[in-house]
Amino acid sequence: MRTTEGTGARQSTLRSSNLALVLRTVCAADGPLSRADVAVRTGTTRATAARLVDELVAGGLLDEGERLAPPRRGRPATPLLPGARIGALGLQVDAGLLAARLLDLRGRVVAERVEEDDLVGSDPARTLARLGALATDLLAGPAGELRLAGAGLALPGLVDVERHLLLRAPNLGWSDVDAVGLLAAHLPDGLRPVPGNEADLAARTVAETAPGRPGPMRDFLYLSGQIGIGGAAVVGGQVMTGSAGWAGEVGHVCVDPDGPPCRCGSTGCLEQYAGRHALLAAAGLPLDTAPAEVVARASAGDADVRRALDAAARALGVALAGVVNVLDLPAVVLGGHLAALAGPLRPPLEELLGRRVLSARWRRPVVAAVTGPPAAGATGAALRALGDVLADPVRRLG
Amino acid sequence: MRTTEGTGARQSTLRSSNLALVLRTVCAADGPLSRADVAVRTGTTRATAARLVDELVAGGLLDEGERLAPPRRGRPATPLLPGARIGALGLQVDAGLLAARLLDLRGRVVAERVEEDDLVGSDPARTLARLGALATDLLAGPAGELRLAGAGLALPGLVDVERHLLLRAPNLGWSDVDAVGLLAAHLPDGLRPVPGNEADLAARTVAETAPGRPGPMRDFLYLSGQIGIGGAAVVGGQVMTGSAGWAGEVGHVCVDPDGPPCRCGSTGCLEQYAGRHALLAAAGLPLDTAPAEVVARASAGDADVRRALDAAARALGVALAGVVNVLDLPAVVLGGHLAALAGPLRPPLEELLGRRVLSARWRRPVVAAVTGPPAAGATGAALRALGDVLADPVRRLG
DNA sequence: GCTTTATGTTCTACGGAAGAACAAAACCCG
DNA sequence: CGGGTTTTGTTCTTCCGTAGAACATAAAGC
Repeated sequence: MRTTEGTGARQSTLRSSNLALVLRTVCAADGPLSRADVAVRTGTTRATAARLVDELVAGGLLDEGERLAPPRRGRPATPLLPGARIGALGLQVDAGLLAARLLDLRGRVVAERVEEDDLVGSDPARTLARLGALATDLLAGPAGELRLAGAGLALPGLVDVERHLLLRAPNLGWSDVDAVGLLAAHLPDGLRPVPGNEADLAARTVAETAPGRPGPMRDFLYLSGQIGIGGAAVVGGQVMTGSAGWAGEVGHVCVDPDGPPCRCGSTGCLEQYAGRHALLAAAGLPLDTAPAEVVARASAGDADVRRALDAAARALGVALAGVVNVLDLPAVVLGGHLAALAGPLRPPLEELLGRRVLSARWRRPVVAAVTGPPAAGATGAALRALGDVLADPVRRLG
Repeated sequence: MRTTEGTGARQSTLRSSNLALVLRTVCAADGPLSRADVAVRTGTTRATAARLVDELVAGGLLDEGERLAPPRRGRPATPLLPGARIGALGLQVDAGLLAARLLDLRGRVVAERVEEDDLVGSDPARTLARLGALATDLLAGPAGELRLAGAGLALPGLVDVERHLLLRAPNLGWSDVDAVGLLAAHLPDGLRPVPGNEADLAARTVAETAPGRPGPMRDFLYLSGQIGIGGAAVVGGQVMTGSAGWAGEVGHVCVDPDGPPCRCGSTGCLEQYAGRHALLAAAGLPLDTAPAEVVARASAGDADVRRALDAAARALGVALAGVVNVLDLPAVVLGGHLAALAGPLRPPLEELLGRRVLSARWRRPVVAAVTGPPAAGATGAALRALGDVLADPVRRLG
């Protein structure tokens, strides 16, 4: 992808840059802002801020709220909020579910459909047709009011971000699938979702609590525990996708070169110790055991389960310490089934990171867990589409 | 480090942004450009381009060359080049040398001093005083003509980029040293070099052949083989420094959790297999053996040396595959003593990466070697200072 | 010597932000 | 209850930087 030489900035560049700034400022704020607030936060004059806000309001990107009289002196402010009628569709296919979720620019879930099902080894065309029907159904509902800014599709595997193809999704058993094309055929008119890796998109929901609103952590390594282990590095609030979009494959970092073989063709991958299937197999439990059950057995003193958890923690410690050493990240966030196992995993993991991370003496890495609603990838896919609107609001203003 | 909300763009922002664009454009070009070339490449009009160029020429950031009549029709162009009188000082302390190098905005080495010496376990104050004297001497020479834009200092260890302190340099045996303060006392007036990690800065010399001029590779993992192993990930031409500046510690990625203990307190670090001392010890050779000698013995059939090289390649393969899986980098660049060993190391390393990197089926990672002049860190430190000028030329224009 | 071609300069027009003045809508207080 | 205070939002002028067009310049081609 050759990066353009960069083009000269003209007056209109100034305007669009400032429109984006104003929109981002309102989105990033904790509560509604007035035009005067926007002026202060952007460092512009009230005149300029008002002009920009008016333009965004006219385009529906910002809403003026009811001016509820505040207990303050002075003329009451007109509260500004991100436009509630701008929305985006987030879709997700996973080994265990199909999900469609509609978010508005305020980050609220307008509508959603989640269908749990075992999709391992399923037929891509049939599964994607089901997802398309789900999404079409969703859009026919209360979503009719929304202006769709775009759609995204979270996939559990290697996605070619240039050509928009799913190269390989080991957990689904899919290879070289034109997921977008198969899906788009079952979506309204010209809606083509942008595909992305599930872990990358789920990580985005941690970095961003709503479109343009930064979450509590801006630099961390996200781990998405599925059947395997996906991951994403977030630096400065941005998900690192890598030069081809294949970054974050933490699950295949080698923990022990002499370890067990992995589906990927390598040996001793992290996934073979801390992936859900591997962990349950090592613990001698059926593969559909719930994480809570695992934790319960461990605290009840089941030696096999404890040994399996311990091995998983050790493997995670070795692999993540390497990643943290290379990327200098202050935190590791456990998601997916790993979040549910955070109780027993966290203490040994933090201890290992403290020992194996070179800079731990100056800043000890923190391990956190996020347990949000299911199908975080769908939310992230919608956030991504809405992020495009924030990055270039002029395109939406027509 | 709380990132600022971003400030509104005004007319002057436009001007400084375009000045930077014009300067970058001239620096990035292969040969001299005319004002008309600049207009085309920046997408501005000739009028605007000329105005911006004039301003940069007046400030010394661009030079007008002699208009040597080209064999073309039309009015002959005035060739533009990066300002030859803007320079920056790059300094480096390493286990084996002290270096001071002066670069101009065209990327030419104006003057340099390199002193080889064994500095392991040396006294920081004395060593930095020596480097200060070296630099002062250098600046008194033909450099008098140059306007110094800044200085940088490459250090072989963990540098706190916020407080500008050297936290730990294992190869030197230094800990918690105020390298900048100690050095600045022996430099002309208010010159305070900005410290940085040696590998990060050396990687910059690969990403950038001259200030603002992109090198052949824009995404790669750089390995700086010293006594230990430093590293830096370059993404989109930018060196990833991480949230605290501690990124790139590839040398302490774990290759085998049951491996030999490392100085860092961990076990089985890459450094213990592929670091210079570790490799020579494993080969049964004295620690000051030259890399060429190692290669010679290996091709002569010395079994011990071959085994050591093989173990190093295996360790590199395991560790680098992990990094490449996480960062999605298309290439690995060997620098330092590893570059000299590239002959025997490359084939097994590429084979291992092809097997252990998840995306290798779609894009096989490439292994390259760079053998440039010594003390690449000093060059990188100067490039970094000159990069600051490119990023904000208005500050230089007064 | 005239035409052609490309570079560089000059001049006017336009768009967008700054800054100041003004209008609006509340509260506070005598 | 009416004027002062305070904060918000609007209007108007000024300034600045780029666009665009016309023009000047310096070469080669014929």
